[in-house]
Amino acid sequence: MYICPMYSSELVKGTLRTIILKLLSENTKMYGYEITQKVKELTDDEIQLTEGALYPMLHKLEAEGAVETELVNIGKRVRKYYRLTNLGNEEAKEKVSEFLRFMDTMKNVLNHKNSFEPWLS
Amino acid sequence: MYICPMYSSELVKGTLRTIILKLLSENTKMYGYEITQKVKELTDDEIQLTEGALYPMLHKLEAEGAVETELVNIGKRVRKYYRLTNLGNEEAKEKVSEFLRFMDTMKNVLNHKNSFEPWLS
DNA sequence: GATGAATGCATAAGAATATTATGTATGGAT
DNA sequence: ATCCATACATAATATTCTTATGCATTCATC
Repeated sequence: MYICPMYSSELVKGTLRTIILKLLSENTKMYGYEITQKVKELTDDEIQLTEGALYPMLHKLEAEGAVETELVNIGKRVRKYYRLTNLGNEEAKEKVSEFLRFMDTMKNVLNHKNSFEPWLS
Repeated sequence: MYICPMYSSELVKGTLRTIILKLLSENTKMYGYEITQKVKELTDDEIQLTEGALYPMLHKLEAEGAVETELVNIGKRVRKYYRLTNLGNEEAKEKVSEFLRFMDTMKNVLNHKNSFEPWLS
């Protein structure tokens, strides 16, 4: 988990909660490690969640009532599954919608017409 | 400057540096207050930079050599203009390009095909 | 000519969130 | 036997932001 990420970390900041909620909204239940792997897969290794950020956020979501947990024994190991509550499902919709809107807004700043930007394809 | 922003603040986090560099890359020189107003204008009031975040970031960019400053007297007030150095101009391109790439990556996570999302248009 | 809003800078205390580092343990492959 | 992947967790630290505050000028308006 200590591999250099493709993006400077500051960009990924603030999106962790949204990412988790979104993934849980389409998978009924997931466990922490599974989430990290799914994000790696979906982003072609460009976003790699760190455990030190992921687990505290999952615990926080649980404390807030956005997710519920279920412990499952896998051999001698205990796997902790998370699933969205109704509250969490509502928040997932809001967060995703808000992020997409935010991206549109940012385009107005970064794609601004009054400049020549050869790096924008 | 203490007006409730449209976006939950965590999303805007991590984009301040990119926003400043981008605006300076198309305006030759700008001062702090002008940047806040330009962002408000470009985002239709949806992103409102706070002074407590803006000024420290400008000072940091200067300390890093990404921007240079020029003090200009306006009546009895002193206005502090910032302009990009060559280094800052390079970073501006990188940051904008990186952010656009990041948005594409996030779409793969948030727009993921395996779900029904009526709120996406 | 007083008063408030806008302009314009700055910093400090605290909160939030991430990185980095570490710890523990199981399971599979070489 | 050793290494890597799986799987959880927490603590110290760093970064970055919010909130609050301070100072001062300029302009409108009452």
